[in-house]
Amino acid sequence: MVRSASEPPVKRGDEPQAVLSDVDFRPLYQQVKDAVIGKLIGGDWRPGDKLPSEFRLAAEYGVSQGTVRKALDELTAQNVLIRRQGRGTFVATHTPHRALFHFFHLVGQDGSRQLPSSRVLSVETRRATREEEARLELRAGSRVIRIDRVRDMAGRPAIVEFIVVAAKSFPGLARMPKDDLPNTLYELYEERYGMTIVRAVEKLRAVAATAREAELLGLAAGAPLLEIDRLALSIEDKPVEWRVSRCETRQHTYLSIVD
Amino acid sequence: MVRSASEPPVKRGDEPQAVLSDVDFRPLYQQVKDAVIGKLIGGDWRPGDKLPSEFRLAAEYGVSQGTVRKALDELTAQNVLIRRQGRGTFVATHTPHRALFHFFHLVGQDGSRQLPSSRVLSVETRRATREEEARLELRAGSRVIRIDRVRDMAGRPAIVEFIVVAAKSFPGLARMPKDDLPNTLYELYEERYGMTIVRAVEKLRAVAATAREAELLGLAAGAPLLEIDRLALSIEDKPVEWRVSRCETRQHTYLSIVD
DNA sequence: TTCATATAGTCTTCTATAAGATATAACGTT
DNA sequence: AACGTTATATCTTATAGAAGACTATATGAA
Repeated sequence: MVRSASEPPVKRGDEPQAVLSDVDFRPLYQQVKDAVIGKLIGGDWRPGDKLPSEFRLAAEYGVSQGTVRKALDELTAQNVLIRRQGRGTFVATHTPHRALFHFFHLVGQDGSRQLPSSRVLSVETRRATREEEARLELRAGSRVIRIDRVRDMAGRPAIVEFIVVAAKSFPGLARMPKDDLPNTLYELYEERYGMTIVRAVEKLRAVAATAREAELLGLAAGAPLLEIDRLALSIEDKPVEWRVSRCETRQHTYLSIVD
Repeated sequence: MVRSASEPPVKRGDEPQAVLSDVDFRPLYQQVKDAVIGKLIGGDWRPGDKLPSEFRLAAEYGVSQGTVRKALDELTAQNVLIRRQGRGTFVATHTPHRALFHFFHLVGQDGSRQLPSSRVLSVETRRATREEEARLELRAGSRVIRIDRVRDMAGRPAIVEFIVVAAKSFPGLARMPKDDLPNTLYELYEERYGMTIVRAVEKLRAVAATAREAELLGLAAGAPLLEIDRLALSIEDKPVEWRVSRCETRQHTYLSIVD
């Protein structure tokens, strides 16, 4: 079936509810993909939701099931959707498992993975610094929430980190009791604030521990630490969280698979 | 078309040259994919080669073009093949560009990428240590080639690294003049020895510079360095090269994109 | 009656095929 | 040299049937 501006799609038994643009000559599956992303951004479909079936979507957009399938396949490859034969297609969620295997890269020497526990040192709300404004793409004068915490791995303190998010996007977060903050924050962002992290850019450096960091981690001042500077992005590719972790890497290593 | 052990494929105008197994009930596109990988491993198709067209492959294996396409699509997603509409499908090669953007992760503070130059300190052939045997999955007593070198970025020494490969797999490599070793070794592995690196596992830690490393890099002894421990794997998923790089990260950072 | 176990039906995604559209390069003609 | 034609390649879309998963219903035994 060919779309064109001059010939609108032929009428069938049931008319498409939400037709695609008539002046868009990109491949149909691309248009469907964008439409689906739009639904996700708009919040019509939230994490964990079940999408309409391929056939239903095909009818809605006036394309065939195979075309919808190609669009959904690509989103599945990007970890935005999850599909199970016979069950349906679902919006991916931030389970602890996903947080552990996809977004947390510090593993034991033997490659074993475990989520660290965390102890919050402080939570504060204040005006953003220049650097915070730049990283989170905030307007000048915006307010941010900063969380400082220490994380244990295998029972010993291993990570000192701070986390910065825009206060506007996370109302009430700063008023939560320190001990109620979960140690997998991405789930919280998703469930309470509708912000899903789908991508992250991490920059790693080796640094020397400050006196305070050394004390918190039980090391000598100046000991080498692995610094992970992470910017977490939403599906709209907007920065949501800036986090800098400084990690002790005698017991653990950062694992990166390239292929 | 349904395959079964009892009913062999129907004869057509031109008979399939290399039929798929009759007792394999996995999806056809999977079988085609494995067949293609087999050709790559066997060296029938080498890096840069052009594959037969989708239709030709379909005829060979007795399946339809769309089925071949699905197999090739997956291999393209894995960066094993490269496809260009109207031109054909090609076996991916290790261009300097690919080495830079895919396998080299040290970037400038502003995100700019550049390949480092390299100065070889020494090349030696000797028996493998226990650790080298384990990493490269060698038999006890195997010989290895070890290359030590320093790499400059932006005109200043930034990386000290050693590289270990099995001597048996790279005959003559150790006898090359030190200054003739290219600084992108993966191209050399591919062109001269038919070993294509398609995957790598990197483990990162923060370490303190040894006296020798500090001298080579122009730093104070004990300065923090980023250690990258990389195992490079062939398409058969066999380890080909073990490399440990220690990097100065005041001017550069290791970039990792998670999605 | 109650509980467990088939079983059929229906809904889902998955696999396979075919046909036409589109991109590219080579060649021939003007 | 410029331009159109042709051959050949991948890309896009559509369709049909296979296979997995859940639900409602029927059946049989305790």
